[in-house]
Amino acid sequence: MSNIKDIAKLAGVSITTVSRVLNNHPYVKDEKRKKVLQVIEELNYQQNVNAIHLVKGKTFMLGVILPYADHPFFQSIVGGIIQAAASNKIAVVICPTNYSQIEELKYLEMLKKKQVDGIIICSRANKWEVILPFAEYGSLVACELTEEISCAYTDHYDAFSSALNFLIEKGHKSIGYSVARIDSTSSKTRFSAYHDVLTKNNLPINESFIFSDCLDIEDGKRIVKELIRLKERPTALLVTGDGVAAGVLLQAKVEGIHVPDELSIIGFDNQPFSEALELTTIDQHLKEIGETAFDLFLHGKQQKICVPFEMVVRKTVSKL
Amino acid sequence: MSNIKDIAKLAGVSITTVSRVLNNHPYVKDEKRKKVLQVIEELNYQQNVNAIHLVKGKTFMLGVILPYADHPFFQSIVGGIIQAAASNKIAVVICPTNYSQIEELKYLEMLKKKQVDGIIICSRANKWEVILPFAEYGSLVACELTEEISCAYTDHYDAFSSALNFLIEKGHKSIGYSVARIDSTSSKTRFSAYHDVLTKNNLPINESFIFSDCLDIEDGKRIVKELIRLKERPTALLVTGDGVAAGVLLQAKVEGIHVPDELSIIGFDNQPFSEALELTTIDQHLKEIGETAFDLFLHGKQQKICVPFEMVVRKTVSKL
DNA sequence: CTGAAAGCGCTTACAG
DNA sequence: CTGAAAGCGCTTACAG
Repeated sequence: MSNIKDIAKLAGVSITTVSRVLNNHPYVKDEKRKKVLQVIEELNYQQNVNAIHLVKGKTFMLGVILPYADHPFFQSIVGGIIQAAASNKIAVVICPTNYSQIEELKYLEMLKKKQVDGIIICSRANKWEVILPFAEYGSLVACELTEEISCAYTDHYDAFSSALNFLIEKGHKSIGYSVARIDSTSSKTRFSAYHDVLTKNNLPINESFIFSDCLDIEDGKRIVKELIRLKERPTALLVTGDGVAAGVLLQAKVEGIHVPDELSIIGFDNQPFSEALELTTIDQHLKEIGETAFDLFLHGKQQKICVPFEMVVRKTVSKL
Repeated sequence: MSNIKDIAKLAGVSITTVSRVLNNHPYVKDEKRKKVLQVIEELNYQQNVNAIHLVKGKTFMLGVILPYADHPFFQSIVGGIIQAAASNKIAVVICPTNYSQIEELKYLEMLKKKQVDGIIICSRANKWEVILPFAEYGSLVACELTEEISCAYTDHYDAFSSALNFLIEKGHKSIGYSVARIDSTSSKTRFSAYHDVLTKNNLPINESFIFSDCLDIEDGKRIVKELIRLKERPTALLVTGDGVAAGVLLQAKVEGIHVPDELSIIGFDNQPFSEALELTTIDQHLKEIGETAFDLFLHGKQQKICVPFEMVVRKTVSKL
């Protein structure tokens, strides 16, 4: 590959001038500009971005930290980020941690190494106190509500309460739910909502109705298998995500449990296939969360933006 | 941020020595190594990767070209690529083209700009003749069968023929199908298979049974809406992907068409939710295609690897 | 085992 | 409008 020096020599100008035409600076005599452009064309020249990145201290790249690159929940957020990034000429590199703190830390180091200008954290393995120091080296944005940095988030308390109230209004008194990691911030928030809403309605809280580590269709099946062993069963389930809900639906059919007559289900995320499953679900507008997070990164605004959720009522909840 | 010079000064050695300990070279006196390591620790130093990339002419980054970042088909392939890349310390940047030739070209230029070491092309907008010249600047891998470069692919002719034969064995004589872009290579291949298998079985080819531009659930609904207008209808449909199939299922229910009794359906991709839909589908092992493509990139092997598909029989095909 | 020096390919004051 | 020179932060022969 030819470099800026080759161009300069062949065009009979200095590399400064070449750089100027490359960057569309004014004050280059038209004649020289044309000559330079012509040589660039002839040599099929392209700038080496690594040199530019080094000199500018910026890369126009953005890292996205998430646990699983192949989970629909994160794919939806990432979809929003990537689309927004593409229209702003920012390259996105996907950083799957599998919730390993070590891996996550390595990705955060990309900031110090000047590999990326910023990082959007979709979900994290480390505590904020270990993540925050990295904000010094670039822009950090979260997809959960947090004191410390900019974020685009769902109000999980509100969303979960709404779903709960929806079920209670339908006459359900015995409600279970599932979460992913039991000790995650959002799981704790959900438990608060669960506790508060049930207490307010004088409904008993049954811890055996809470299922953890539920991420995908197989976990959904497991929920139903565990459910049928219970002496007392919930009449409704608030499920982590639509993938899990699909598993619940599937296994319920296997076990001869009729949905929604014997078991009502509300999912989360409103994935495209949920419509085909006729699943009642809470749409958190994940794509919009991604787009908003990107915007926060791009403009370096210090803001906390709550993205509204939406209840999508279909056919998996019955009136008792 | 401190740089290698600072470290050298504080440790009382040359930058060469610092570079040596940074890169785990032998031949550094233990005492100096320790001192350097200590200063690095103190200053919380990290190498600037842009300088390294510049000097080495490599970035350990990989671009992935695809039309839509939010389509399950591509997400599955990308999932495989990212996972394989992560365990090999390669960063992946996602490049959504929306099938714009211009955009695709810009992404290919990343190779010339030394931004990435290679590119995996999941699906392309440009002709091979415009893409191939870029192979000079880095490693190019395709996810479709192609003469010119390494590839990990599905034998679409075989897969499509198998599905067709499966339906014919069940007694279907009137079979339709859908594709995404009508003039894509794989669509042409599918038409060949369709033509050949039907002809071999003395079955008529009905062009009005071919639906194009089918990508998602909405397109699936459209298929059914178009279907019911036909004087003569197919008894079975081979659908582009499971998302489209979900739409067909949904709209069939709306129109009161019973699946599979009145309409048999075979999807493609075996997405996680397909199980919940009880959809008969062809699993192309997309994740494996992604992993294989990555392997081809990493090892720079010049190979064409056919990834086997698999028919997953569930409940959307009836025996006539 | 160690370091001075050249080089990777750019950008950007600065001086004219 | 133009160019020489310094600098971005590294690696790597080369010489010792």
